[in-house]
Amino acid sequence: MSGTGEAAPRATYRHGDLRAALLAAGIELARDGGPSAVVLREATRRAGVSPNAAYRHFTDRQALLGAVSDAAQALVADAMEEEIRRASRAPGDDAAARAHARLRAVGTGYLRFARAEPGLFHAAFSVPTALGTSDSPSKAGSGGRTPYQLLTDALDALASAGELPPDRRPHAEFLAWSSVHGLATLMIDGPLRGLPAELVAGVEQRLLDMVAKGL
Amino acid sequence: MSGTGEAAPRATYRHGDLRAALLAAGIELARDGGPSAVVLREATRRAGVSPNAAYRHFTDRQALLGAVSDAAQALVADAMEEEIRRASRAPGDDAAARAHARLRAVGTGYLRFARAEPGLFHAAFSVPTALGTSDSPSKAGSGGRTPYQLLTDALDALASAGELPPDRRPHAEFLAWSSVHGLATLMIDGPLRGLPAELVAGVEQRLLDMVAKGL
DNA sequence: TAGATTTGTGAACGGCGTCAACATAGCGGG
DNA sequence: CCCGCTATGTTGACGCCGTTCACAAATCTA
Repeated sequence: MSGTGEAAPRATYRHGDLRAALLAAGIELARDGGPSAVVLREATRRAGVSPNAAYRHFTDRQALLGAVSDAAQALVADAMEEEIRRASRAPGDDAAARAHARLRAVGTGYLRFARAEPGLFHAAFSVPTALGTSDSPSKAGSGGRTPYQLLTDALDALASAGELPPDRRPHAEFLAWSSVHGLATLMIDGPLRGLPAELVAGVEQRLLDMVAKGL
Repeated sequence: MSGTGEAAPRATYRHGDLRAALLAAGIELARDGGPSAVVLREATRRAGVSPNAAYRHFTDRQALLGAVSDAAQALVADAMEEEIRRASRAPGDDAAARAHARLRAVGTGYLRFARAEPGLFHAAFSVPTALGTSDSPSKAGSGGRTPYQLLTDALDALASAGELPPDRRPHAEFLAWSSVHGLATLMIDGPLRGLPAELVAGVEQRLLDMVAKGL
């Protein structure tokens, strides 16, 4: 029954790059609808292929979701790096100020992405993956670094600049990450969802202040 | 438990209190499995009733999930209040120290509950509800206060004790909540899931330190 | 060129949420 | 005391989902 009805029928029996097509469809589904909207059958439908074809490229729906999650994390990394670039264009004060600006940029990028792409953000970080895989290249943005690595780098720089005592450096990423991640999730699908837009920026700034001051 | 026949057919045509039975089943399902495990058909099965009977008491699966979420928040409130009691049993230093201990207890209760009941925790706060309903009595614990109210109270006390400058009091709940909530979610179903047990307590303490210091 | 391997298809199964039509229990009013 | 009304539960069906199995076509390789 394939062919006439749905999307344009393929010329060849083989698809060409079905895996990539399914992943792209999955990303699109996650973009509007979050992880639960990543539906195998719909992804295959968009790729113009029968439902079972997906199983030649992903063992599971879960596996597809994992690939979507990785891709979403790469986009988060891109957002962070863009924010870092923006921050570093500012006139260079001393090293300490620059280190603080960089950490803040990391957080800002994270929050900006969550606001701009709530579905993808949710897909990126609510799919269970071990911390050990946080450095996996599949999660890296175009700069080659993952979100977790960008955070770690920023904290290292902060420590190097003497703005973070060495005894407080270990696991500092957990503290910073938690705060920013919590705000992001509360704002996009938690009880803070309806927060008036003019409050959002202020709360975000204050949160980043709190982290910088309390770390 | 009056006549809780799981598979046993009911004696009477009427169930008695089906709404409560469905809610109880839903809570149990959420407890092991999180919100996505709250399945209408399974809840009715456990109540010994046909699937559609649920629609006499909940308009939707979503409505049942909402009720489960409220119940879970009430349990969070209980965990917080217990921690507050524990903290207030300590010899009373000055008012400032007691205010700090109380805020810390609120956070500790939240984190303890998340660790002890990850499924219910997830159900409590990842079901979208507006901030305006955070004071709804359906979310209150046995002490009559919701988690959000307990946090607000603790921050008020901190401000009264002069430990939080008045200009930083507004919206401070968002900052504190975000940090603790973020750590909880990252630890129970995020990338921090596998965190070694001996690290957990330390990270939690440091996070609470950070909040107290940075607020 | 023939056989092996990869990749996509078709049909089917059980589970889900939900709707529509029906049936009974138990109440209040005549 | 009966009668009908409403609240509550049942049966059956629909369309969606993920997943499995057996099969067919395309491509690779020997």
